[in-house]
Amino acid sequence: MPEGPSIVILKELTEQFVGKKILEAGGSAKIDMSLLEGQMIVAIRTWGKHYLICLKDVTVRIHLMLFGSYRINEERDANPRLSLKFKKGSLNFYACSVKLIEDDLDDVYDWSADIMSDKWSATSAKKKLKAHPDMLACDALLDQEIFSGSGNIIKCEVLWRVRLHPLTPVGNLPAAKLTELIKETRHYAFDFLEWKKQFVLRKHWAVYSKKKCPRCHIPVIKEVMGKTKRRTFYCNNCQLIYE
DNA sequence: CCGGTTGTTCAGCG
DNA sequence: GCGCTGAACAACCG
Repeated sequence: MPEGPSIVILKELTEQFVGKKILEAGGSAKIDMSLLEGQMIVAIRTWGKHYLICLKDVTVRIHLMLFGSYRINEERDANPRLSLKFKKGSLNFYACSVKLIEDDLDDVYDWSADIMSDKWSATSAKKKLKAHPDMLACDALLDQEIFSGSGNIIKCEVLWRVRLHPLTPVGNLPAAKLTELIKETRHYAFDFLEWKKQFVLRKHWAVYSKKKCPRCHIPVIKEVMGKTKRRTFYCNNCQLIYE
């Protein structure tokens, strides 16, 4: 169950298959499995929540959505959407979206939008936010064209960290605050990555699914918000709205 | 035990 | 063609 950092972990766990040949490809995904069989994995890449298995002429795009799961070198008691078998080991995906990308990935993906990428560009994010001044902060942090890889947890935690009310239109943010929001999104994503690796992510949540604000010790508000209509946890005292 | 959800896509409608 | 809404999908946790 994935936000960007979780997909980076998946990439790291599966880099053992780079340079390996797919001996058998199966599963319930409606793709032409014969395009994968006999092919070598050239690279494993990610773009936000997209997990990309790159072959010579085609890329397999896996999106785990809300309920997807995977097993490496083992299987679950469920039908896989995609199952890749190698001489040694296997890679299995369940309840996820599987698509083939035939185009050049550089034409499909704006790498500078990926909050986990080396190519991430805060300047580019700022430009996009400035182009949508009416967009609410809670929606901006879920916009995959701007903050690819950010999800509902990152959204809530980042807004709390920078003391920003989720309903603030991004166009109302003072320049310094806008910069801080962008910077903290990437920063928190890497904290998320480290905590997730250590299995201590939950322990570090400040507002997400929490009852009380750790700063103010007053009840955290839980509300469905924005165009994205997602649950948002926030503190009405220390997260300021700019009007 | 069941309500809720770390997400996206698409049909249908005005 | 547009934006908006709700449905659909799906599996596990607390």
